[in-house]
Amino acid sequence: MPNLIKQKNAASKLMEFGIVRHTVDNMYHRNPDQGERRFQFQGQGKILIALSQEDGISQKELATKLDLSAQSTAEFVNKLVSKGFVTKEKSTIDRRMTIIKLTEAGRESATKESQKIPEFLNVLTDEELDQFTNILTKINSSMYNEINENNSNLFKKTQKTIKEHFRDWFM
Amino acid sequence: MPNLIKQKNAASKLMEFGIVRHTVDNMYHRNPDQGERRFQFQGQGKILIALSQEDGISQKELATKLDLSAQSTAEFVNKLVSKGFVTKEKSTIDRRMTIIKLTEAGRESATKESQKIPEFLNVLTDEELDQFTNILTKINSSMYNEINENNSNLFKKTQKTIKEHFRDWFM
DNA sequence: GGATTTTATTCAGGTTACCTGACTATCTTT
DNA sequence: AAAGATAGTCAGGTAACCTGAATAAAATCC
Repeated sequence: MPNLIKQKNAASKLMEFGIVRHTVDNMYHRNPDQGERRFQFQGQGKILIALSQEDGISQKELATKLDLSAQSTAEFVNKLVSKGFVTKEKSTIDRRMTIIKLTEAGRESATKESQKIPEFLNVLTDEELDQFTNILTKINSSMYNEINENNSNLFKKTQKTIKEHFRDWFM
Repeated sequence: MPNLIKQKNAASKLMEFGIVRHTVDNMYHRNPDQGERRFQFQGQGKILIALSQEDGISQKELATKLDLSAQSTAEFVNKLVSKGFVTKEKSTIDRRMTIIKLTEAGRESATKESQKIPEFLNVLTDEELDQFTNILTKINSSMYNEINENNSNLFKKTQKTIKEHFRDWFM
């Protein structure tokens, strides 16, 4: 049973981290001229990321992969189409399906967004980076367990997405 | 200059952490019967937290404190009123102002939400908890710098909120 | 092989967290 | 008292989601 005080310390720092990070995100969000917005794994960004892993899949597959409703997926895809980041075309094999493909601009945006290293990691020493990585690995697997206990289907999807997402991360 | 590989490792774990945590949050969000939703420092929750630190302040003060527009603040307050978590009353000193107060239910909800320790911290040893706390402290101050460079006013507000928020954390 | 069911997508409408603009009521300053 | 500044409201908008109902195409059933 770990020390409760230490747990509370860590918990408060972690919550602070969440709040401050959120603040920083909003800051960039509100000043899009200065820096770019940070990557967030949601909405249109989610679609872009999924497509950069596996391009030319159907809307349904996207929805399943990302655990989104078909309707939300359609919405995000349509927004990306008007931004010129993806294209939609009817499948010739099964004309119910719509195949979504990244455009050049979309691909660029996806890779640029997802492979960014947050600046704040610059303040950590090599030793701290290792510690941080180890700790996060433990925390992440604990959360995976939590997901798995609750909804093993969601667990599988999440793991798959993460695995695919980080497959290209190094190289 | 820290090792780039180590940075990438840490960055990917951190991004994974964000994604998985988001997944867990949504999981609880979609099954509100099972567990409670996790704390998030936004919207109505933000108001509740601020009030639990300083009850009976005006809507304007809330907005300033939380760096929200007056209109958003009004919206959240009204939603909380209909949930019976806060009350609104016209100030007698300055009848332009509306004083917002927590009800018993509101206070309960606020403290319950904010003082929760995430389960995943249970998997860390005492040593890891210390390491994690140190690392997060460094990261947080780095982000404060980033905020300060961009918008020193926002920086002050954020620091103040955080300070007040965590003042009661260890009671 | 025509009727039924399933599947992929769309449309309409709803929620929460935000925002900006325009307007009212009240207080302060000149 | 007139002009200005403040606190708050109303209307309307965006992004990320969701559910329900409708449509079109494919698959399955008898």
